[in-house]
Amino acid sequence: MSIASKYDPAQAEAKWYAYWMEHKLFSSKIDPSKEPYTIVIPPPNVTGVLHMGHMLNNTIQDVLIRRARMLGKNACWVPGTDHASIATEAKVVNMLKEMGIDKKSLTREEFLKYAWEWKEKYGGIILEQLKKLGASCDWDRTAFTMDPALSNSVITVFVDLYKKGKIYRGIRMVNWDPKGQTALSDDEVIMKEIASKLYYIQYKIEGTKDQFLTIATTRPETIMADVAICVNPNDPRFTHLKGKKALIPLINRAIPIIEDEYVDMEFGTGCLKVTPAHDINDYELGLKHKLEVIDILNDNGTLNEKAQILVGEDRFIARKKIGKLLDEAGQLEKIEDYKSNVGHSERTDAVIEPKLSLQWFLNMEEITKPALKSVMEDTIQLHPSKFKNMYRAWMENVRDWCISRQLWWGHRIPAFYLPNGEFVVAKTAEEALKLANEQFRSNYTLTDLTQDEDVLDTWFSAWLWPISVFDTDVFATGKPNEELKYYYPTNDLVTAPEILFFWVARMIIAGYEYLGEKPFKNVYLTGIVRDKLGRKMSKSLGNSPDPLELIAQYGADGVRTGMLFSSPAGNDLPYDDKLVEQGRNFANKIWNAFRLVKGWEIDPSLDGSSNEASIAWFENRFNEGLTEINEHFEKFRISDALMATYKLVWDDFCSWYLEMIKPAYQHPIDQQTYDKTIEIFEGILKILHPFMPFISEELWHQIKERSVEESLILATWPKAENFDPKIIEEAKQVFEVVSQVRNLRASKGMSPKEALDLSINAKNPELYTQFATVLSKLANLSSLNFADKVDNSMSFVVKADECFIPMGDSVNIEEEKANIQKDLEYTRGFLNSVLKKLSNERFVAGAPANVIEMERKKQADAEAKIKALEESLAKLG
RNA sequence: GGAAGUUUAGCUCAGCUGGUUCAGAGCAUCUGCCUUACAAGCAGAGGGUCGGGGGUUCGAAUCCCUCAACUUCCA
Repeated sequence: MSIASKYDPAQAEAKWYAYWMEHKLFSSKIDPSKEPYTIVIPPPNVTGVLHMGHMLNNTIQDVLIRRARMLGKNACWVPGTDHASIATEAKVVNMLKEMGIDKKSLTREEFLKYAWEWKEKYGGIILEQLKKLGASCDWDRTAFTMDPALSNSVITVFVDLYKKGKIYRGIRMVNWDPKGQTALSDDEVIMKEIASKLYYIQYKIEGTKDQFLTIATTRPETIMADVAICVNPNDPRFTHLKGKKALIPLINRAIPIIEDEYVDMEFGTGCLKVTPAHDINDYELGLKHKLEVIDILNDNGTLNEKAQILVGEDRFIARKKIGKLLDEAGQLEKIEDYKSNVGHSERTDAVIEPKLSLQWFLNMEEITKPALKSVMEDTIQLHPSKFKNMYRAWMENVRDWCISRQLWWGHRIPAFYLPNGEFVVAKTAEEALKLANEQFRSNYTLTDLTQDEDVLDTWFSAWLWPISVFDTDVFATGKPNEELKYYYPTNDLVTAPEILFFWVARMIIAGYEYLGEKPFKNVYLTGIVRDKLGRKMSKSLGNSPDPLELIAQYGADGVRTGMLFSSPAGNDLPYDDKLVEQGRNFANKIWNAFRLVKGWEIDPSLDGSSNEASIAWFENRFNEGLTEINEHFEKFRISDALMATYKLVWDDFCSWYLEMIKPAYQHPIDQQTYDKTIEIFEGILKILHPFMPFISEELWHQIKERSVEESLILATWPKAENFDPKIIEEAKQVFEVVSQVRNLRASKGMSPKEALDLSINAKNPELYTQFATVLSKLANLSSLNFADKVDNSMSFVVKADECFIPMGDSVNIEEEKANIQKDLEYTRGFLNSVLKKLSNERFVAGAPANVIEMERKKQADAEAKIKALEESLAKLG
């Protein structure tokens, strides 16, 4: 026998992944005779490389899909990638910069050519990496959010929603990213607490020589955009200023002093500068008081000529300079340290500038309603359910969705502007022209039309994903094709809570809007993979291991199980190499269990009846374990399902069962036991497969030669048969005796090689005789007898059975007595607590019958044990 | 500032509707073993007044109140 004692994953992984691919075993075709089970992958960004989060997320998906496949379902896992507008455009812009090309010097078409080249080159990397993990996606279905057909459906949906009046164009205060030079949705803004300064600035009251009012602001560079000063009408400090005007320092522009209860009298000085162009609250206030809007910032965050001073300076430089200017002018009262929450771009990390601009919006008011309802009523279940609260909070307070982005990479907005200042929305320029000429009774030609320069928010395509991977025409036709009818709604979605609103909620919205049906039944929300210090793993911190390196080192199976050992749904995963090491060790354990079995020689003439009890025990235990595992899966407790599998395989199968039936060294095994053991091993491999697809498939084929159709990936998940708890209970008792003998040896410093005689004063000797050979083997006994008393022996009690091991003169009677005494005292104390309960009338009257029954049994057990212990004590004299 | 969640062994977490799965699991730790499947292993062992305080109850890790700490979401 020349199987290596250590499992080498690399070879098996390459071999079996290629095998599965070659024979198209991940492929799913419509089959009405089978129940579909569908997962759509959360499409990773084309800019992405595999990180630890992907590993966790995709391992979970693969576990689910592989188990579903074995359950006989038509398992379909659709892979793909997302075009990621901002991130990809930023990557391409950087690449061009390195090539010495400025994006501004390119036309849109030229830029897109570079972008597509970039995408073709790098966009598929992450999917290749997923294969290393073992992901059993139907790769023939690989989709990309900017594929022509998918793009077409995005545009169709835009036009449709526009026609329904749900999409509109409007001036709004948006989150402007001056670095990315685009508007962002609220969700793409990350609030961070920043140490800043509060500037106290004095504004002269118009028409006076020395009267001032003081405002406090964190943004002194915006004073040139002020259009009013606002005070609270209830504030007695400012009643004398009513109707007057103030002069903006440095530029001396007069602005009215207005009153509004909105102003917090406690904060700052009680005077608020109103700058509608650069603050969302001021903007609202401006609307209310019909104030003008002065925008002093350029799109790139520099000051424009409306600022009059510091024109061309960056907003942050201007802030510093204006502080100095105000100080020199004697109008800076003081500067205080201040902590404020400042929005940052999720993508570029630039400080967000509230900016008024013309953008496209989707009205969310009506369209979100069915989506909220379905989650609240558990039509769609979130796992863990605690996310329902968050979901509701968002959906009930959702604001209109800003869907335009000032970028080139993405789906260009199908709005066409006309020379008359109007615009039309249509799928193509030709249609737009027709529409325009009808609507405005004109004779425009194509050259008169100018298409909107902007693209749509990436999520505006991703929200169609569970539909458009199957059917890109349904948005136009309203008639689902066969694929969509069969695979939709999908079953489970596995993703991160971070994108619950970005993506999950919007997919649900789109599902109901276009198909009147949920996009998936379950949403499994994973946690974030963190390092030992609790920090999120990130490239910039350099605290993340390289996933491919990990796979190379520990094997894909080891990494997969390692990722799942400690990651209940919704919980963060504190990553530690120890986890994947444990996974690797587990694979090795299975490998060696196989080596053992494979190494046996079979002697058909041998009688295997002494192993029957062991086999019967394991079969019952297997079904018990399997029942438990199935329950965990059904509740999406993947970690627990893995742990139950781990213990069943390692503890019950390897540590107990194999040791029980293992023939002595270089002795053959009987045919019956061997066959049963192989059968059991096959069951083990089946339940391991979703977690550890590679090693399980490898051993499956090493057991015997099998055809493609007989591959483990296609095998049937074992049926959980009924089991007899009594058999499991009895075996436990025998195991306990084994443990006690071993324990006794260890505590006396005896070698395990030293065989011992064991006598049991058993209520039911049959229980032990059926496992007689097992007991002898595992506890290393020279004999097993039944007797109610053995002189000069050490003893212990299991349940109510006394066990004796004669030790001749070496027995320390006093020590033995002390041990028994200790046990006795504990049991008596326990009995007392039980009796106390049972003698309490209110307990007996109030507790349910089964609880009382239980207490009575406790009493009986304790009494029996006490009796046995007392007898032991008495025998010692 | 508003809301939710978390707090159980050194670490990561189970413990469903109050009563034998009630104090658990894995890892880590300690002790003894290179016992021919596996030292990536085997056999044993020790570790927690279930965040603090109060209450309800015959009975609380579990229900209620309160305080504290941490996390997340929203502003």
